[in-house]
Amino acid sequence: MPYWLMKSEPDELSIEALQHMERARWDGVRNYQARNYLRAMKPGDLFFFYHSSCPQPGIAGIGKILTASYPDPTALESDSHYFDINSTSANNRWSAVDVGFVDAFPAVIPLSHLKALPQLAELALVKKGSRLSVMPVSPVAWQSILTLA
DNA sequence: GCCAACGTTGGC
DNA sequence: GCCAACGTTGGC
Repeated sequence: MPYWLMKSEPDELSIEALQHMERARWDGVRNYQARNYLRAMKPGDLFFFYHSSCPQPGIAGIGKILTASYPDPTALESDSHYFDINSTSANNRWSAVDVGFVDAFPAVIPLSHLKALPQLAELALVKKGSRLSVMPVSPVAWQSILTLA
């Protein structure tokens, strides 16, 4: 069972907000590499929920993938921030998945702690200049991050 | 708000 | 197919 990490700005969706929702649609991904990872996800996969662009960037908890990927409806909504003029219902370039809540950590694991873990050296999150918002996490990396939670 | 680093676009 | 210009990401 693959593990993942996905970034969200808590103003848009936080782990606390997800906790009170039946499910949420993870949409708005507009990067091909990240999209391809969405397409590789399977129901039941777990992911670390990362809070980005906020006062305390870091991993805030765990979520679960509930659906296989499907065409991202926001790409077709002309009033959406994520509207893509090059996508049509017949040929939507972008994908979304539905996610559910699993766990909220007592405290956010700060990015600085993640960077200090040698087991995470290959994780895109901690690589200089990387902006990837959806990425795979190896089982070893998953376990070592859990020890920080 | 700054800015380094990156991905995408489009002229040639 | 190259690459300059541009827009975006995201930590600080």
